[in-house]
Amino acid sequence: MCGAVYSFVGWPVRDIQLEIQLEEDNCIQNAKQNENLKVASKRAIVRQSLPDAIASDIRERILNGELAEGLTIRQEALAEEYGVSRMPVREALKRLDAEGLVQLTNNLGATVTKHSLDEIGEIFDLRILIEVDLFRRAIAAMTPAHLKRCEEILETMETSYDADDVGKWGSLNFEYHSALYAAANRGLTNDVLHRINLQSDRYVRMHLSVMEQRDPATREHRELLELARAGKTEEACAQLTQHIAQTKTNLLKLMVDKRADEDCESLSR
Amino acid sequence: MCGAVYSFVGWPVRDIQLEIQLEEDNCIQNAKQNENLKVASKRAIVRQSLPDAIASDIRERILNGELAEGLTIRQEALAEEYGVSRMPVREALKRLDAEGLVQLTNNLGATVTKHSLDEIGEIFDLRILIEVDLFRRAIAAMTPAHLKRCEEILETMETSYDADDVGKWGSLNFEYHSALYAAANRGLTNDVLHRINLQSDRYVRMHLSVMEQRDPATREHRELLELARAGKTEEACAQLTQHIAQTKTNLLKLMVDKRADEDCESLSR
DNA sequence: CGCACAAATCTTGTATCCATTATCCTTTGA
DNA sequence: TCAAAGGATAATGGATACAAGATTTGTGCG
Repeated sequence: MCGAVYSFVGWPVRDIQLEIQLEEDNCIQNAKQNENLKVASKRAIVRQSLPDAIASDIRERILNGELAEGLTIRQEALAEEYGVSRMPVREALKRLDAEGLVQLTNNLGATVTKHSLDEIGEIFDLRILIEVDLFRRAIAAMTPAHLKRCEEILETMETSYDADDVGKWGSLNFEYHSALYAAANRGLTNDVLHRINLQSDRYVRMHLSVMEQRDPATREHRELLELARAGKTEEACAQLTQHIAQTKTNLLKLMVDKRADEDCESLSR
Repeated sequence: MCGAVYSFVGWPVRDIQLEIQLEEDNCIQNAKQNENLKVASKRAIVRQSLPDAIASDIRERILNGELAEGLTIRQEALAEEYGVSRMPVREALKRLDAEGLVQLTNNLGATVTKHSLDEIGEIFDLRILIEVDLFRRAIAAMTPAHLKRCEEILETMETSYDADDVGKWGSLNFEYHSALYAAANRGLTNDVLHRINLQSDRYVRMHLSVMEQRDPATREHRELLELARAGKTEEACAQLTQHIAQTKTNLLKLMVDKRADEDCESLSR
């Protein structure tokens, strides 16, 4: 991927998810003129700032695994790739640092954060803690509208199942979970959860990409919805706990092997 | 990790405080610089970057209430106050935005975050959720060393009780809670907790400053330690829940009044 | 008198330039 | 031959300059 032109797209204020269109391009122009690509959004569109656009793209590249753990990131290299000066890249990295995806050291630049296995476990334990609490609060307050929205996302997930786009699947997965808890009406908690998910996402993607089938997860997702619909709070929470814990177990198993391989490599190197 | 490094350390070569003090009157106390000497432990001194120094100071000013909720922050004004260019200030604001203390909007600059009463409630519910979990994990693993450290902090809190420095008290409070959970050995969770505490801190300070006596809180703190020492896990957790919930209740009561007053003012204005 | 449009001003955003710092490599001395 | 010191190089950090967006003010027309 050589160059990237960012196009301004509308996005709801708090929604971190956004889309950047990457194209091959090498002109270093002030690309601020292609903002006319308003993508079918009639809401109050807030244009995304350049640093945010870059941050989103780098974030995606990290989650993809394109920028591997422990890799040191050179501001200038990125700046040239995106055809902008180092300044927006710096701000983007600062943001990602705050999100915990990269680590900024004083005059040494940024490295992609690498979590220990213990920390990965922690992430999932936190998810269980927070998500179950949210779910419990949500179930009592769920309306048909909430259920309907969950249904819709679920169907999207099932149909885009074959797409094998782990990135898309990951964000859909969060969106679904988030929809399950929407009735709890806890924006701030959901934000915290989002940040935490961001950390686990990249490992989940590794998991997904080697997973033969996603049926169990999909089935569990539907079960969660049905239990919620039936108002079986405790069963639903237990199921949710099990669902996340299962992912944690599988993932950690995978990561142990992966890390072991990496250690071998680095030793033999 | 990301959120862990807040206090401390100056810049050996260029003394930032000196430059700042040259800008006479506006008593911008960089308290961090003074802690320079306490490093003692290792030579692994972490030099603080200028943006971090500024971020720490602005953070303190927000928590102090010096920069009130909803206030819009002008980059240039701050830059001039600190005697630096807008660049480090921008990065500092970016950081604070990520921490949730200010909100950055596209071409509109930064405003100090204002939480709704519901959100303040959420913050405390999150604290209960996470802290109780940590405490439960910690109690089983507590060693005499852990208990000793808790004791020390507790004593510091009791002696500095009369100081009436709510800022100091707030960070000591977090430090104590953190020490209680240290045995759980969950760095990442603790970081998340730190961020969340940062949000509640400024409201807690308001609470403290109007509170006649801190005896109940201090007593509860000691009780927590004793219960943990005795290994009474469930009682300890219940006590912790009650401790935080109590703060929440008192605080919300206070905030309801405060917000009501503010609304009156803004209406009559 | 009021509303609307335009210009001026203020504030933020981006680029470029210079200073500072870390790393690497070479050189010198033991 | 190895290690330490010093210099060269490349990357980051910060400042100034300039461009773009937002708000406010002023003027003209209905």
